[in-house]
Amino acid sequence: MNVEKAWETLKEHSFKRTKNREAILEFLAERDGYTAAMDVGEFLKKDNPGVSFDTIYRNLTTFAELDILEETDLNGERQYRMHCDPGVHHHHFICTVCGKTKHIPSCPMDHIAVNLPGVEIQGHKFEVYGKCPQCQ
Amino acid sequence: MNVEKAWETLKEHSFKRTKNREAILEFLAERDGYTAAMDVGEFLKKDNPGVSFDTIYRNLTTFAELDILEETDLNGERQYRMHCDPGVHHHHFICTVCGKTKHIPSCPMDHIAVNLPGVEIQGHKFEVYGKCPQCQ
DNA sequence: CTATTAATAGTAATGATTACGATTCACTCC
DNA sequence: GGAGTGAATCGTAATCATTACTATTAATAG
Repeated sequence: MNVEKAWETLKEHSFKRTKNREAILEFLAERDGYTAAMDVGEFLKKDNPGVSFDTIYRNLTTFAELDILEETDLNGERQYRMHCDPGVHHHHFICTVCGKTKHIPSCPMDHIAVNLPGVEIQGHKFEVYGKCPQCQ
Repeated sequence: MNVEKAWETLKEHSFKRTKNREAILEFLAERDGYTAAMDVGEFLKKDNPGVSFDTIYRNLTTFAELDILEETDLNGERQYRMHCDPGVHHHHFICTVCGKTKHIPSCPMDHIAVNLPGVEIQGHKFEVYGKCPQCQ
């Protein structure tokens, strides 16, 4: 997912093109890992010191719902990144220092006999944590 | 892990036997899934209405450090459960309604070729979410 | 250009968790 | 069993991330 595609999706859903949204998308497009909502906000303040929490969280949530961003909870904070390859299921290694990610192409649900009679499976989470080469 | 073993561990580390700790352990021993820290606190208040946050969180954190409890973050809340089988690595299905868990004996790290050259792996998280038979 | 409606700013409220000084209590040693 | 000592707790305030709300601003359609 890139900025252009993101705007296509937004237009399809009649979302307006605003400076804040442009800044969020451009910022996250540059990064190749997860970024905390608050850190996205910090970046927005450079161009727009008065940006409000409402704006930051509302847009990030909207983008995640539209599959423009991926979302995860990392030690109590909500973190976002550009959606890798929409429609293709995948997982991530996440650097606990810088948030940078690496793709893990396979999924445990395909490899493990998760034998759960009677339960209704709704989702799953698989993340590998550690330090990337740059952060060691 | 049961209450008795927990007390052995606590004694080994010179922790004192208090009413609050007894209540936490007995409460969690009865449950077979994850419980939010706040809900543990609610239970403590039945016997001890004035129990403080400090007491609740400090003890839960201590117990988790001693591997008496297992800990996870579930939609922004810290959740705890008795440690299943200390020393034996495992994962869980977690009911999103009641928090009840089911064991998943295998681990994705054994089955998936996580090909991550240069990274230092520190940990991983694998959880399956859904509704247990009782909550459907 | 104007209307209309979404988007935002500014700020207050919430909810979970952490922090801390003063007090109480569990355990040790006599 | 009773005093002494440090751990544990209480009561409460502070913090941090997130949510909520109202008045104002601005993006797009016509």
